[in-house]
Amino acid sequence: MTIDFFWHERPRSTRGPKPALTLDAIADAAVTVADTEGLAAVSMQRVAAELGFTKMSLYRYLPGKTELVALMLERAIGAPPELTPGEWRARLEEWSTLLLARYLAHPWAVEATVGRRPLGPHELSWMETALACLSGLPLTGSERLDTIAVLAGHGRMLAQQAGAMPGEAAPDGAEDEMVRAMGAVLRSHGDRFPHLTAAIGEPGGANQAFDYGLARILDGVEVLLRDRQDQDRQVTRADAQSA
Amino acid sequence: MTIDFFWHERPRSTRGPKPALTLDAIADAAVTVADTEGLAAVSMQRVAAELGFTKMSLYRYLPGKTELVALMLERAIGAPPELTPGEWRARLEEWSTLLLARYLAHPWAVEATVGRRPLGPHELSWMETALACLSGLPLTGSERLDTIAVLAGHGRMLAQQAGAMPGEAAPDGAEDEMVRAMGAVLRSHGDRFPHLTAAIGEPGGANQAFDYGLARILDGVEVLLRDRQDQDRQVTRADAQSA
DNA sequence: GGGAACTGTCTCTACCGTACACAGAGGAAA
DNA sequence: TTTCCTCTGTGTACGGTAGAGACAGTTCCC
Repeated sequence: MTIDFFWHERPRSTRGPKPALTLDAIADAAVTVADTEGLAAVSMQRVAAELGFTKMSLYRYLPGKTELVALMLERAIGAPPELTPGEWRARLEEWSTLLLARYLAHPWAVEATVGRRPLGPHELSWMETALACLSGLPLTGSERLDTIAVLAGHGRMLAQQAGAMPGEAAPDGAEDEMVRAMGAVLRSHGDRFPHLTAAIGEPGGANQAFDYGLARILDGVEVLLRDRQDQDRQVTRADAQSA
Repeated sequence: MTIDFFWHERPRSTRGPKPALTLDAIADAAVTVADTEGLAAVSMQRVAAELGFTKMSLYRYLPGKTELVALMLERAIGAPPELTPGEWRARLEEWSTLLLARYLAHPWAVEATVGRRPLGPHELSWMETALACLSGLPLTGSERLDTIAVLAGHGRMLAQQAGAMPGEAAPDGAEDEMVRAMGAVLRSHGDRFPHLTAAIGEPGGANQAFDYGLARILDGVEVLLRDRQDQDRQVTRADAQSA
């Protein structure tokens, strides 16, 4: 079972030849391959070759590729950081930004986190860290979870489209061509998409997408908190009045 | 090139035997397979078999699998709806909800929209529809684009984790087991994740995640708009004073 | 009717994940 | 020290994938 893999201690019996590899070494090699050539390039063969072994030897350490990817992900995301003390909003901003940085450092991580899958220790720790920021605020458990889900989702979305941005990191010029091709499409079919053409054509202020979305989401949370506090105050006043 | 596939009219020469298939039929078959067995089950072989042909015959219609998936996506997402007239916020709410519904109807669509890829006509039309809602508001082009990106990202995120939710749609009981296993992990390692354990353990109010996030995001946009309007009013007042 | 163009199929290559059997290594027990 | 037993890494094999290229048959244009 994939999920046991992270949490269950694997006892090492002392009999027989000593393993030449470690899970960490395998995960590192796989992460290196993914970082440089993309997640699609990560195959048992490729990773084993990177280590100088045959692909079947990896199965002595891992039940299958699913577990390898899960391991890569845990290693790429890493443990959550210590956030600087302060207001909940500043802390969540820091948390989101740092999470985005991890995703940007390993763009394949977005691809690796689609679909139903068990969460690893580091992933849960990131959640825990974010939830701690909301501690003490008048939000229900679901609202706390949903809040950090929205924030994490925003970061993931941005990391995903970061590769397609006309930024500095242009791997092999392929993206550039895609952007150029989409531009050509808009030029020739622009009449069907007037608002889109106008919005894209408008100059300035690109690459602010993450900060913009983050600010809107946190503004929204702030509105909710203010509403709750107003409500509390009214209730308190009513209580005082009825007393 | 994948991108030409949607926009470039393919001229049909009248010579030779008439094609037995159509792109629509192929896309429909592929969508059916994906809907019932997941995106992983969509292979050239499988789709061709569904139509009673060999896989190589599909390559007479499609350059490759990339184009097939792009075609499936366009078909699954479909054309954007006519939104009911009204305030921008209500319209964007409707837009987001309808987009989520499309994703929920074809959960594999989330998986199919990861990574760098060209957008199809329907996808651009959805963007256009959302941007039209923001028309006339004091937002820059980038802000408009970022706004709908956040909304779309939120819907996608929710559609993704909808499959993992302990809801009604429990395909083959596997999800149930994963949720159960994660619960077991939290029970045995809960001390490492106190806030998480508390938030999950808190009763009530599940399955509101989409509405919650949507409300927060739109609240945030509303705050920005109010700020802009206040600013405008101040500027106007200052102009009047200086005049 | 003949040539040209297009159809669907067949064969082939190069991968992928992984099940299984097996020779050798090396500590534990005799 | 010798035997045994377990664990290691590897070789082979199987069914799957995407796709290239050659091929025979069909159908229209000249």
